[in-house]
Amino acid sequence: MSSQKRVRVSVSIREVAAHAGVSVATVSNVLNRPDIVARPTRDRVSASIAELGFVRNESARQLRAGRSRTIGLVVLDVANPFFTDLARGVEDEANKAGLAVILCNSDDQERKEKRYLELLEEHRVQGVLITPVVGASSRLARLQRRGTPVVLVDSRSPSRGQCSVAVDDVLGGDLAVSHLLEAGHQHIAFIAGPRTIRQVADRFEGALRALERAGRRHEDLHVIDVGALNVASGQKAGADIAAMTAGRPTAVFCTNDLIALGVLQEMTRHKIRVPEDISIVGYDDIDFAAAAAVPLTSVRQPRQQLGRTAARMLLEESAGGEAHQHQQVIFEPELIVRQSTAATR
Amino acid sequence: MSSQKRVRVSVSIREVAAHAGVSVATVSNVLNRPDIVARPTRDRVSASIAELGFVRNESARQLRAGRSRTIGLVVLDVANPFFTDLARGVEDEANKAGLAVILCNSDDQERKEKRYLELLEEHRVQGVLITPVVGASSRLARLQRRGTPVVLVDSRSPSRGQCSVAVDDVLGGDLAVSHLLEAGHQHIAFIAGPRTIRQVADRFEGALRALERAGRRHEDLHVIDVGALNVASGQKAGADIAAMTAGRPTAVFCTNDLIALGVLQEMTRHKIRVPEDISIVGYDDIDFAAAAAVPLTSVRQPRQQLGRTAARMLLEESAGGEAHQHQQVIFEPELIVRQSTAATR
DNA sequence: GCGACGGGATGTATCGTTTCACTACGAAGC
DNA sequence: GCTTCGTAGTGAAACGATACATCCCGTCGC
Repeated sequence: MSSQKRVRVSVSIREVAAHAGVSVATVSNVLNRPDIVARPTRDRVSASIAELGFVRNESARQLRAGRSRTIGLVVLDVANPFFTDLARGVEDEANKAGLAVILCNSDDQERKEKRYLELLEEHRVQGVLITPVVGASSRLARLQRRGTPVVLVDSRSPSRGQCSVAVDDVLGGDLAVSHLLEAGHQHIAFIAGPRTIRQVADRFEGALRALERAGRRHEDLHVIDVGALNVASGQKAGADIAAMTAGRPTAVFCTNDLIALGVLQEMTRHKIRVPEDISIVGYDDIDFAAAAAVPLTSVRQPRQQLGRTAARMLLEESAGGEAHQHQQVIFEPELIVRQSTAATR
Repeated sequence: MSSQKRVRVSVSIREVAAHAGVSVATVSNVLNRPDIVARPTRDRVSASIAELGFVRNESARQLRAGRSRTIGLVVLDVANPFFTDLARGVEDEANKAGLAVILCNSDDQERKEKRYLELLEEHRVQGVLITPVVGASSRLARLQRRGTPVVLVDSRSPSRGQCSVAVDDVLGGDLAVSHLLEAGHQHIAFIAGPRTIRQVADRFEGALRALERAGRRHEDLHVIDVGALNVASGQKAGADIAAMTAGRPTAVFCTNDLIALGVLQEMTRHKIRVPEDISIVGYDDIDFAAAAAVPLTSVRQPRQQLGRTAARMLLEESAGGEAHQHQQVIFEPELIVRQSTAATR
C-alpha cells in the first residue's frame, strides 16, 4: 500500500511541520527538548517524522551551533596495529559522547598531515587527537588559536600548551634491557629505527639507563641502525646479525614488534635458535607478537586505554572551556615475558 | 609584531570582504572561480584571507550545496589488516577527489552498523561503502531511496540494486587446494570459520571444486570447524591436529591468514616441521603472512585495489546520476607460493 | 555621439535548523 | 472582574557560503 513512496531527495523539518500541522519550531522542540511539548502534539509530530522518513540535516545543525559533532584523529600509519587499537579506544569513547570520528592517515608525511588538518579545520571539528609527524605545525597552532582543543597522543607535549597522553618509553627501554641483563646476557644488541623519532630515542635512553644501573658501560650495547620501523628493516638487521661469525650478541632488543618479527624470521631461516642461541625482545606487544612462531617477549603499551584517555581529555577540554587545565598523562609500560627470551647457559 | 593576534573564534567570509574592501560575493568568487576575478582584486582578497587566517566553513557550504564532501566507509573490523589495507585504497581515491572519509567500525554488530548508517545519513554523505553485517538493512535501503549511492564491498550484491566489488572466493579456495593436490597431498584439512560468513562458505565450495576436478571425493577433505577468524581459533585447531596420532593430514588450508598463523605456531610448538611434516596455506596474504617464521603460502586478494575500485565506482555513480548503470566487479585472487608448502616425499 | 557589449563586481535570496522573544489562552488569586 | 501566572506553541532572525540576476562603466563600432 505504500509502494508509491518515491524518491524524495530530502525531507526537511518544514515539511514535517506542515504534515503535522504545527510550526517548525515545535518540530525542533520535539527533536531536542521533547519534554516541553504537550503529549498529543509530540506524538503527532513523531508520527509525521516516521511517516515522511525525516532525518536531521547535520550540516544545518552544525552551521547554527557553530561547531560540529565530530572529532579528528590523525595517526602516522593506520596499517600499524598499534594505531588501530588506539583508534578503537578513541572511537569507543567518542561514540559514548555521540560524536563521530574522522580518521586521518598522515602516512608520516608532513604534506598529508597538513592537508588533513586543514580539512578538519574546515569541518570545524570539536577537537583533534594527533600523533604529529613533526614537533610543531603551523596548522596545529592555528587550530588551537581558533580555540579547538588539541591532544597530543604518544608524543610528550614540548610546550605544555596542550594536553597529551604518552607512554614512558624510557622506562620501557629500561624494562626490556634490565630483563635481558638479569637473564645474564652480556652482549646485547639494540635495533634502532630513525633516532629522530622520539619513541626510538627514548627507548634507547632507557636501555642505556638499565645498563648504567647494572654497572655496565654504554659501549657494551651494540647499536644497529635501520631505516624504518617495519618488518623488512628487521629482516635486514637479522641478516646482519646472522652473518656475524665472532662476537654475535646473545640478545636483541628491538624498537618495535614489527622489527622483532623480522629478526625472528631471519634467525629461523639461518637455523639460529630462539631463545637458545639468541633472545629477542620486542616493543608494543601487538597481537601478532603473541602469535609469532616463537611468542615474543615484548613491552606492552596500553593502546586502547591510551586512545580512551586521550578522547576523554579532549571531551573534557571541549566542555570545560576557560576553566580547563592542560595535563600530561604518562602511562607505564609493562614487560610481557614469553618464549623468545631465556637465561644464558 | 603580530603577537597581539588573539582568540578570534572564527573569521567569516564577511569579515574578509570588509577587510579587503569588496563584497562577500567577490570573496566567494576568489575562492571558487578565481579566474573571473581581476588580478589586483584577487590578490587583495587573497592577502586578506591569509592575514585574517580565514578557513571556509564546510558546514555552510554543505548546507547550501545540499550534500557533503565526505563518504562513509563501514567495515567489520578495523583491526583486521585486510580492512585497513582496503581503507587505505578507499582513502587514496577519495583524497584524489577532494573528499574526506568517515571510517566506521561496525564490529560485526548490527546495532553499531545501524547507528553508523544513521549518522552517515544525518551527515548527508555523498555515498557509502559498506561490508554489511547482514544482507539487507532498512537503513541502507532508506539511504538508497534518498538517492545516496551505496557500493557493497567484498559481498556480492544479492539484489543487483547496487554496485558491488568482491573477490572470487570460490576460485581462491580452488587455487589453494589445487596447489596442494598438485604437490601430491592426499590428506588435506580445511579449517573453516563460521559457515554463515559468505567468504567462508565460498572458499569451502572452491576447495570442493578442486577436489572434484582431481577426481577425489568430498569426504577426502577433513573439515575442522572453528568459531572465529582469528589467531586464537587457529591455535585451537592446530592443537587438535598436533594431537592426532594416526592419519594426521599432510596439508592444511585455512580460511584466513590469522588462523594459519595460529596453526603454524602450534606446529612449531609441537615440533611438527613446516613444510616437511605438514604444509599450510592461508588466505588474504596480509603482510604478516610473508613475515611469519615460516613465510606462508597464501591466496592474495587485491585489497587496496578493491578499495580503490569501490571508491571509484561510488564517485562515478555519484556523478553520473540517472545515467548510472550498476555493476558487479569481481576480482580474481592469486596464489602466492612461499615456504609453508612443499611436495610430499 | 550613441548604443551595444562585456568584463568585473555586487545585492540578496537561499539552504535547514535552532533559539529567543513573544502571543494566546485558560486557570487561579484577590 | 481584573490582574497575574504558567503552559503550549509560534514567528522570525540568525549561522556562513553560494549563485543568480543585476548593475556599473569603460570601449568599440558605426
